[in-house]
Amino acid sequence: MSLFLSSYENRLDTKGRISVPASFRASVSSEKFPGVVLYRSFTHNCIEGLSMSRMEQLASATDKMGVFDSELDDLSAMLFADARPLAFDVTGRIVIPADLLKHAGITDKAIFVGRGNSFQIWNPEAFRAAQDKSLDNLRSSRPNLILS
Amino acid sequence: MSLFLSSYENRLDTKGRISVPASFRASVSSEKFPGVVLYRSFTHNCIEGLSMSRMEQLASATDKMGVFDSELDDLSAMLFADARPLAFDVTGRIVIPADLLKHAGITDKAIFVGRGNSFQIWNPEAFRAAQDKSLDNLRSSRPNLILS
DNA sequence: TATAAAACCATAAAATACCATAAAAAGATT
DNA sequence: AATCTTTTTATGGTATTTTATGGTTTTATA
Repeated sequence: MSLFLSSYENRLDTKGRISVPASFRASVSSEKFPGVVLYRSFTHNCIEGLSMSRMEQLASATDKMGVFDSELDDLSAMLFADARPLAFDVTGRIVIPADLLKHAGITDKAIFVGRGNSFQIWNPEAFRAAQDKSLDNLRSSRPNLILS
Repeated sequence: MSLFLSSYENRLDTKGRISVPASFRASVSSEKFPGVVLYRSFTHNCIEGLSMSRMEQLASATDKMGVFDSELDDLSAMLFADARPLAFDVTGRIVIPADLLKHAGITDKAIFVGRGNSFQIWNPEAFRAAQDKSLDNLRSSRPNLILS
């Protein structure tokens, strides 16, 4: 699976359909399941997105941790219970469930945001506000990112 | 991946296309993705450039850090959301997105500047001004470069 | 049978592939 | 060392494809 990169703002039609960006579709094109898995973000007012294979990867990761790690158990319980597999239609669109849209405050427009091995879906204005905040945080904390 | 070295000034056409210097293309020629990844520099008015493999390296680094590291969250939010994968066309050109050009103040000419494991793209005049300033700083501070 | 969900069809705009050529660099030949 | 030849690189313009988006029809479901 190739990375989810960049951001793409698309619009929802009257039926709630929205195009998944072509580049994101390409990222999962080699997978068995022709679509994505969405769930409510635990930390932000946005929707988290993954490929099905990454979901399976998470499942085996929780397996390795053992059944007696209660925190991880809670986390994975939330995750798997909440996860919605959504297949692309012929033109590459999905219908995002109403409760997810509500959680992210999305009405007529949404922005798909690359996060490397995953992606997010935001209300465009909310996303830009969050980005500005992230940039402020970064500038004040001056983290050392070693790229080499 | 071999290093990005030297500087090359090329011109943009009306469609925003520009030739990536042949030597930079050679630097990524052994990669799966035939192109480069660009994003807005956080610190300068220029565009940063990387190979896709370096981007993947970053993605796996963020994976290892875990999901609840907020500082890393801010950083990867900025980086992956902003990163543009750009494939070369048959003649070795890319089209630089308009917002990146704007951020770097690039109109008709741009200079590709080698930075070892990465590179930058600048407005030629802005780059020369920045170089002069860097030289001044170096002369006054006389830093020790340890090569060993 | 009413209603929601899925499949199907159409199209403008944007992105990308294709073709042609000028300029530059590298290599070969006196 | 200077000239000629070949190859690579940069650049310009046009044609084709892909993508996002809207609407309609058919199929499943309560």
